[in-house]
Parts: sequence; structure tokens; C-alpha cells
Amino acid sequence: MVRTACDACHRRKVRCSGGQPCANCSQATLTCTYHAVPQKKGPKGSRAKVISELRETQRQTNRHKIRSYSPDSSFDFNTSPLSPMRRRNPDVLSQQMIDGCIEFFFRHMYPTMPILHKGRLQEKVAREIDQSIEAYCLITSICAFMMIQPRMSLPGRPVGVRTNSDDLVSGKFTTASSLLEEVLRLRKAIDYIENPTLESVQTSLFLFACYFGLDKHNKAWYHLREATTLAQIVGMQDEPSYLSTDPVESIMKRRLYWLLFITERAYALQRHHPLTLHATIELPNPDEVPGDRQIINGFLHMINLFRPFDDTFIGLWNKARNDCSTAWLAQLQQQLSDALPPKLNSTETQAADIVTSQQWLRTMVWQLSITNGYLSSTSADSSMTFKYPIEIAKHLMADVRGLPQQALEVHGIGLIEKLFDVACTVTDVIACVPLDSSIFEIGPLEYLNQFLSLISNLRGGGSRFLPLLRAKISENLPSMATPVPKAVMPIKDEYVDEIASPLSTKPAPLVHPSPLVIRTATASLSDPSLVFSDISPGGSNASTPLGTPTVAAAIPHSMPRIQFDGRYG
DNA sequence: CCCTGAAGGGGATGGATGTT
DNA sequence: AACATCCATCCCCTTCAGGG
Repeated sequence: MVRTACDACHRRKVRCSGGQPCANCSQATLTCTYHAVPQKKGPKGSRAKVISELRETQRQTNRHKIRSYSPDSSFDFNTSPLSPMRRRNPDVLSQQMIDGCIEFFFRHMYPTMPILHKGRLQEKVAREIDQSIEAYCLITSICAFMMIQPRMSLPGRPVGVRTNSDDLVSGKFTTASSLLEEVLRLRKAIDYIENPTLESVQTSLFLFACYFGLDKHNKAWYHLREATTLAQIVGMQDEPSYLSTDPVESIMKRRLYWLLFITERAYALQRHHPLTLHATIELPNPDEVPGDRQIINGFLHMINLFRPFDDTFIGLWNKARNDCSTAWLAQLQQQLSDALPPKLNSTETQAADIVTSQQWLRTMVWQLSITNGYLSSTSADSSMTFKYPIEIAKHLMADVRGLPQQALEVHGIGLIEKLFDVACTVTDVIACVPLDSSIFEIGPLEYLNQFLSLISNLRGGGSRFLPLLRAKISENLPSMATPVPKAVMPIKDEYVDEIASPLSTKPAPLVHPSPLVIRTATASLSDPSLVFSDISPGGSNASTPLGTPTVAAAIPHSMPRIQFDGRYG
């Protein structure tokens, strides 16, 4: 018996002589390949999977038999002539799903991730998916990422009948998990680390995005670092590497590098991680792809925003150094203001991310300022005063108000987390800084109400962040009468397909603020660094085009870890 | 119709691995 | 260590298409 049969012999179920080419392939003039990936052997998961499966199907068919007798037509799929090990499992990744996911990606995600060419990707699906494990992994990881988008429906499932939101959610998340597992399994079989391609980098980025969305931040960071490391192995940080490749690929590669650049910086801020990528190559050109002008302009704005958050800032942020100054911080705030033109030349979707990121980054700089004791109540530069976050909140609300809800929702949990970060900072300011309320046309508390209202209305985060924000507010501002925003719409379930949502009329469970123990800032204002040292001096949300990282960071570090709802963890 | 060869279903066998 | 379970290989056999 041969150790591994070649792909053709496996498919033909004939004895394989081994070797290259094997006797059968040689006789049949076939290309003899050994691409098939052996599956892991031995039992996995719960015991007696097959038996329980059989039992379950028998139970179901027995029940059906009573009512009607119909020929079973559910086994006519999956006739693709692939070796069984590489064969797509149509239950998990059907053609329909691939098409649906690609369509969704280019309709909703492309403006924030303009790193794939639609035609090329479709060609890859048609030609390469069965031939190349790299291509298969890329497409599968894209589909997994689409599956965790709040607005994405599960392709191929009848929407409506018998689908309640829980089914849909768990269906989508189960699908996403299977797809992720599939990618990781297949990747083990190829030496993508020693011989990475552009696809490897893209796949790692999508894996990061998936785990980010699933709130699994160790895995997320691992894959982000994998993406940046592979990018460096491929040489993406060197300008000359963009000359030799095919023009379309070169364009997408350049954009990918900059997307990684932005993403890494946002994540570094949120999670106190170091940077690996720097601005070493030319920026993308807005005019190189017809129709992409606006999108790339928006993309350039994002790059501009994150560019100042270099090793120096991150070093200070992570307390690896301490040589900052008032002037430098004030200049950084100025840079953030200058990074954007008065009128954004971008899509609305991007504008949502850009303005939120800008205000969020200002909040980060402000936090660094206060942590290092550089703020003063009398500074002429408002960015160096204690009340600055209230100004930030005001701007943010003004910027966001003009945008359609959808433009905000597309960014998923990431954007909501940024909003949450800013709101938390504002809460702390209101709690700790004596405010002369006459200065503000609208009271700062009103901004908090607006944040609550906004977050509760956005799909994809309300149920995770709203209770946290409520808890934070009631802990720090007990005087603020139950800060329930007026006209709160029922929080729509984050993952309910929009078509299906009219059917699931049950208002999503309003999560009550759990009895969180938030350590309140108790020190006096005479020592501002103490006051705010436990307000996320680092851990806030960053906005990432992928959605921004997370909550826990924005919460005082001493706070116990919170189970949000256990569904995804 | 028969002959031939390919396809592929069924299943024996055995290796690998998780569970007890 | 014994056992259960899953997976891969490949033999055996039936089916079927194409040529005569």
C-alpha cells in the first residue's frame, strides 16, 4: 500500500504506484499531482458524531414520512470532480455563497478595503479555486469575513419562514467558524510561510478581520502580525517590488500595504502593540483605476490620519519611552486637524470612518497628554485642556449626524467601539472636571445622551457596548438621571438580515447594565495623571477600516473581564 | 448485440488519534 | 493500554458509454 495516492489515483480509486509521475498517470498521460491535503485522523469534537448524525436524520425522516413521502433530492450536489479531500463542502461553501459574498464585499466593504479587483477575484473563483490552495483559502476567508457582517444574509437560506434571529445569527457564525477552520486546516498543508504570495497576505488579513469581528483578539493579533510579516517577506515595503508585477496586481498590492499600515496602527493603539510597517512606499494613486477616484481619496485621508501615529507615539503610548512634550502633543493635535480637507472628497461610508477615526485619534492624543500630565485648565490651546474631549464629542456628533445610518453600520463593531471610547472619555471628563456649563450651548450630558442613542441604534454593537456605556455612566455619574436616551429604538439584533428583520418583531432584549465594578477615578484633579490613569490610557478603540477593535481596552484595566453574551465566545 | 475500458460505489483493511 | 472512531488506500464489482 502506497503511503499517499496521487490525486488522480485517489479520484479513480485505483492503486497508485507512487512516484512522479505514478504509473497510472503516466499511462493515461495525466499530470501527476499530490496536492490533496490529508484530513486529520481520529475522532474529533463530540464523540460518535456519525452515529448521532444518523440518529438525527432518521428521527427527522421518520417524522416526515408520516406526513408525506417524497423522494430525497437533497443529495444531488457535490459532483465536482475533485479529490474528496480538496472538494468543497457545498454545505459550507457553495457557489451561491461565494457569489453572494463577493457581491456583498464589493457593494459594501470595498470602499474601506479597496484591495481586491472584482474581475480578477471572479476569475480566480472560476479558474483557480479548485487548483490552488492559496486561492481557495483567500476566497474562503473572504466568505468567512462576510458571514460575520451584520448586514449580510446567509445565502441559500430561505429568508423568512422558521428563521428567527437566533437561528440566523448562529447559522452565520457557525458557517463563519467552519470556513475559518477550513482555511486553517488547508493552510497547514502548504508552505505559505516560506513561499508567501500576495494571496497569503490577503488571507491573513481576512483572518484577522474575522477574529476581530468575533472578538477573539489573541487570534486577531496573531493573524494581523502574520499579514504584516508576510507582507515584509514578499517585499511590499520596498518600492522596487511594485515595478515588476502586473499593473493591476501592483495597484492592489500597494493598497493592501497601506491598509495594513492603517489597521496595524489602529490596533496598536487599542491593544498596546508595537508597529512593524512604516511609510516606506509611494501612496496609492487615485486615478489609476477608473471609478475609484473618490474611494482612494477617502483611503488617502485615512492614511493621513494614522500617519502621525508612528513609533514615537506608540512608544510613548506603550510606555516604552517618555520623552514627549506639550508642544509635540499640541502639534500632533494640529496634524490631526490638518490631515483632512474642509470638505471630504470620499464616499459617505468612508466619511463615517474618517470622521470617527479623526475624533477618536484626538481622544487618544488627549489621553496621552493627560497621562503624562501635560494638560492645564488655562492653556490657550484648547486641545491641551481638560475639557477637550467634550469638544471632540461635539464635533463627532455634528459630523456623524449628517450621515446615513448605513454608512456607520458598515464598519461594524470597530466604529462603534471608537464611539464608545470617545463617550467613555467624555464620561470621565464630566465626572472629574468641574465644568462651567455656560460655556457649552448644549450641556455635555446631552452629548452623552446622543452617544447612547446613536450606539443603541446601530446594528452590530448596541448589545455589546450599550450596557458597558450605561454602566460606565451610572458608575461615574450617578447624578445623571437614568441616562436612557429619548426615543430609543429597539436595538435590532446585530446579525439579523435586513430582509428578515421585519419578521423578527420581538424587540431585541435590552441588556441591562450588568453590575460591573468599574473603578472610578477618585484622585483629585490636582493630579490629573492619576485621575485618568485608569481610563484606558491606551486602550480605546481604534477605528480601523475593518471595524475597530475593542471594548475591554477602553475599560479601566482593573475591571473584570466581561462576558458580553457568551454567544460568540 | 458483444467487447472493452473507464468510472465509481461498496467495503475490507489498517493507520492515526482522541477517550476512557 | 484498550477501545472507539475517523480517515485513507485500494480491491472488487457493477454500470455504462463507445466502438465494432
